[in-house]
Amino acid sequence: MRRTNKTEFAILGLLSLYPMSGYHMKAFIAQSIGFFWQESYGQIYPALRKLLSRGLIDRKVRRQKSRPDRHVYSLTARGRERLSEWLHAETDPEPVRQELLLKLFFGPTVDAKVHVQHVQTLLEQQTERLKTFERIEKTGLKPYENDPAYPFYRSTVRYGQYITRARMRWCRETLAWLRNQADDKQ
Amino acid sequence: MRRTNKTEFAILGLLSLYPMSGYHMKAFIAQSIGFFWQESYGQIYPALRKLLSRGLIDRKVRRQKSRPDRHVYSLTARGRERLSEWLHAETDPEPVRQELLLKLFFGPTVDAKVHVQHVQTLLEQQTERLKTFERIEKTGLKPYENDPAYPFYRSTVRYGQYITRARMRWCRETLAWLRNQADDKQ
DNA sequence: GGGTGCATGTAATGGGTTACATGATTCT
DNA sequence: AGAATCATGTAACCCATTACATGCACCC
Repeated sequence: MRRTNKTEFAILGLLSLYPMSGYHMKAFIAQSIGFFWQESYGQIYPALRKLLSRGLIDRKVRRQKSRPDRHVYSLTARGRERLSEWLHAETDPEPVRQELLLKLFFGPTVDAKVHVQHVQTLLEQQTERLKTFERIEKTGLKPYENDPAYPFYRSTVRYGQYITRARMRWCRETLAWLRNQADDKQ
Repeated sequence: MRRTNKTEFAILGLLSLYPMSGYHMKAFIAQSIGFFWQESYGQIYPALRKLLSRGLIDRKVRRQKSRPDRHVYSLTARGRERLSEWLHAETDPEPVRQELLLKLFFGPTVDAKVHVQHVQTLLEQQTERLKTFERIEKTGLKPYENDPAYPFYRSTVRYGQYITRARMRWCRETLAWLRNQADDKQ
């Protein structure tokens, strides 16, 4: 079974927006799709090299004084084709490992208070997260309102909202019975 | 930063339920916590070896005719301690890579119909999934109703339900505007 | 003087899956 | 005859992060 390297597609996708450097890619990802996608230099630079050698991207070197040269990459026709292929292809379900659920599953081993602590932390994190998403939807996306990509950007943010709210609801439900459990024991 | 090997904790957790073999672990995981945790033999067997050498688990060899000997592992006192440590420790947030969202983000590159197809597939998968979760909650967990672990098992299943329903809602919302988008273009 | 940003990149290490090897038994 | 189940395990490979190396400019 071929495990296709998704970093390469992420790069092709980014370059479909506009030409940019590897350094810029990392920054761009972090502040846009960071909540559902992340890349490190250790992935990006070797991938760029590979894509270049296969002719899917082009490179232009911008000379800079007192700084390393900037390598600005852009899509070639073949790269655009490859991107389209991937966009059409079926998305294989990604494996998940939820450490918190694993802990809960082995729950009776420890005091219920331990779980209360964990779930509470998750609830707080998710509450913060939701605020961020709402801020992004309301103000962060303003500059793109007339961009054809706007509804697409928005839908990814809304995905985050839906999932985050679901987690929060689960946290509250779970906290309720965990606390009952802790009380019963006394 | 130390990236702790979670497979080892999963194994310790499983052995806190009852002694079992590596082969059994894989089967057990697949039919219980498979929706949020998975392990392969390539992880399990080396991990068992490591845990054994560190004295966190014990091994008994059951001779079998016409089959390889079965290695039945069980927790030692130190293993139980290590498990408890992990259960108390903070859970670090796991990185996520949502390929579908990545495709959506680069959406305008291709026809909206392509996205409709993908989201529809996801909706169908999640609908099936939800049915499974509901079946598990109603009948699958019956045998554990008087087990102290019962509410813990149930809460992991309910997590699955909550997240799955959230995904389904997002799919329906997304399909609505994607279809509008496709209509507008004609 | 020290942190941060710009900008390239690599090496070490670890996490994880897939595929294979072995081999008897039982089910279809 | 062929597939599945039981049961061990390893080797090859890929994916991914972290830490490091380099070095100037700018700001506090």
